[in-house]
Amino acid sequence: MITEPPQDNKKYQDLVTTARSLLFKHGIKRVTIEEICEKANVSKVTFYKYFHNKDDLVMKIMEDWVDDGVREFLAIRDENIPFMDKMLKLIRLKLATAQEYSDEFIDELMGTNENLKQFYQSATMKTMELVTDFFKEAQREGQFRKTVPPEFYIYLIEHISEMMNDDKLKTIISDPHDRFQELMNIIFFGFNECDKTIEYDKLMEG
Amino acid sequence: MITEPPQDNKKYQDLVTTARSLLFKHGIKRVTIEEICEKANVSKVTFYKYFHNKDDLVMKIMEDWVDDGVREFLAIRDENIPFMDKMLKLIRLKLATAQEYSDEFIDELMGTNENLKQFYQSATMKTMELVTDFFKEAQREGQFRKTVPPEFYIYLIEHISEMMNDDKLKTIISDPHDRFQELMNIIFFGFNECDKTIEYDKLMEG
DNA sequence: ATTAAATTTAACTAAAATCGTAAATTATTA
DNA sequence: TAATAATTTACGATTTTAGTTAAATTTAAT
Repeated sequence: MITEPPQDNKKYQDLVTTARSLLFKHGIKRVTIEEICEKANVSKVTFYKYFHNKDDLVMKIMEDWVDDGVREFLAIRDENIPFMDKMLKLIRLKLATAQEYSDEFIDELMGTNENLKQFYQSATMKTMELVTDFFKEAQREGQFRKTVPPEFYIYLIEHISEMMNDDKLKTIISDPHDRFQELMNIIFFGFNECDKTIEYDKLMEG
Repeated sequence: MITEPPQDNKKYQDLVTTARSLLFKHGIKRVTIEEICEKANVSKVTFYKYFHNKDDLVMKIMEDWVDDGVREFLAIRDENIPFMDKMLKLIRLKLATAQEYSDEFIDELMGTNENLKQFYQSATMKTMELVTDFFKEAQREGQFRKTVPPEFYIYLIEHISEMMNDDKLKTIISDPHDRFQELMNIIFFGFNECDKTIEYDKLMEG
């Protein structure tokens, strides 16, 4: 029988945070319940008090993770700053979260358990809608040219983190700072001439 | 019976390179022989033709790795460029190789098998001597002030990669490029005033 | 085309790792 | 102090992995 809901329980939280970092780094199958328990200084029996099995644990981690992501998105969306700054913060958010987990983790999420797969897909869908609405609103306000499908902007943001870590691009622009600058210039100005002195980093402070 | 020496064998090389990337990323115990074989498209029987067991494989990977490292060091040492440029290249080399493997891998190397542990320690020792000699020579030539123990320079170089990835330092200097610049300034000038326009990256080209 | 070598497939056993649970222990509260 | 809740220890059942072997298949060389 599973004890619910132990959100403020010390042992429970230790298990979740320990598991999160291990699973995000190595994926699901490489990490055993016993390892999580050891690193979290919690006995296995206590684990089974709070979780049915590993997939159940992963599910709860994912729920937390998605909730956090949505909350951070909404916080940026509702800030009282220029649209351009919001865009940058969203891209930084995407880059930061993309570095948290490995591809392996997402692959396993999709490859093994049906529940987890469905949860992840519906969460992705929900987030997509949220961000799409944000871009549609921005278009109505004239922040973007209206001929661009908002889904394409999402696609771009999704792929910036990929491009930032792409080995081929790394050989072309080795410095991460410069690489980010160039990617931003493409996003905001395409191949047209643009004000090359923009330091996108500087817009992020605060 | 183990077949020797199959350096130019395709399957052998596939096993070694596949294993290397898996082991460096996840450590030894998380990776199974069967996984290595699958990813390398080599059957288990062929694996046992070339290696006694996992530790034997790791040993051969380490040997290659150490040899490569020494070769790259010597190449830099013997280049016909200013000493300062050599220093920078060595630091870059250290940074690059440090990113290849995870701490987990080294920990397991020291924690489990006695042979591997000894091999790694003696290899480290040998490398230390090599680098120490380089610095002593540089001191004789007046490249460094003679009051600094060469071992301390090695210690510094060893720790630059650590500092580059240190979370606390990341919050202080978030941009990797800037962080590297500042670390280089400390190494070369200490807290004294220095020519702040030096772009260490630029010295690396070629 | 024939032979020899390299590789794979498919089984199998022993050992080790992992899961999940019942009973014992410790901490907490009434 | 007695009752209850939280946690651990210790253990059997299950699964995974390591390491071998025999026979079939592919590859390369003669």
